[in-house]
Amino acid sequence: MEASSENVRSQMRKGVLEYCILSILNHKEAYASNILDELKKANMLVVEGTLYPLLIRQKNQGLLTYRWEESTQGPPRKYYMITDQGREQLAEMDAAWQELVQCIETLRK
Amino acid sequence: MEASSENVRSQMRKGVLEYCILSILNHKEAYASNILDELKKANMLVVEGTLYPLLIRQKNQGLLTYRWEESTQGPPRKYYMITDQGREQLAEMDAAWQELVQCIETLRK
DNA sequence: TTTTAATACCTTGCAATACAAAGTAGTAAA
DNA sequence: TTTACTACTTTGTATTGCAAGGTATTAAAA
Repeated sequence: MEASSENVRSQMRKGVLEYCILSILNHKEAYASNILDELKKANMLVVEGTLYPLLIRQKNQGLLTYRWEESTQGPPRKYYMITDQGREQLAEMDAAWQELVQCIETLRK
Repeated sequence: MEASSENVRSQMRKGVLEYCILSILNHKEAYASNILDELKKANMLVVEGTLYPLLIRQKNQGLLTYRWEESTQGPPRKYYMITDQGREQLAEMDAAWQELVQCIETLRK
């Protein structure tokens, strides 16, 4: 894929990544690699340097919590879980997303 | 609407505004106020300070051109038109948007 | 004539975001 | 003890959206 096309996609991702993270963690707790895998499966490519600060931001906002868990494969992992406040935010984002989809549909008529 | 909710929407708008502008100008040429009206009709609130730099950026990228036109109602207006390159970009953005919608659908299953 | 209002375009400074790149650290195998 | 793998973190940069304020033209009101 050419560079400009990737840039278009990167710009469009802005603002929906937080929505994606909350969506994923709404199903089950996960650590960073799990989340990256889920995003990859959904065809949403994200890199570590984007994800980690985002998880920390959402944790600081009270949308997520985490617990450490030992791993037999390497260093301990930070498993993130969504909070009640995170679920409220997710509902808010569902509404915002639906509105945005509607906006674009109107403009693309 | 509460502040946090507006912030969610503002963040999601990032990256799709350029798409909206090209969509609007794909139908007919327009000057800034026309475009703001169209966006408002589609429930996408944008302010002048956002729109003007964006139009200039897209013009500099070769996606738009403009011509001046006298007005009986005040100062002359800059009417923007989409270029062939702009239409190519619009097609690219259509694809990117459809992919993004599909991504979110997958994650929100 | 001068002032005011309306319209239109533009700029500046700030905050938030995504990303590339590099860094830190634990575990296990060579 | 060195290397490879995994995992988490930080730094610097570019882009974007927005609030706020500024410039300029025209026409109507004082």
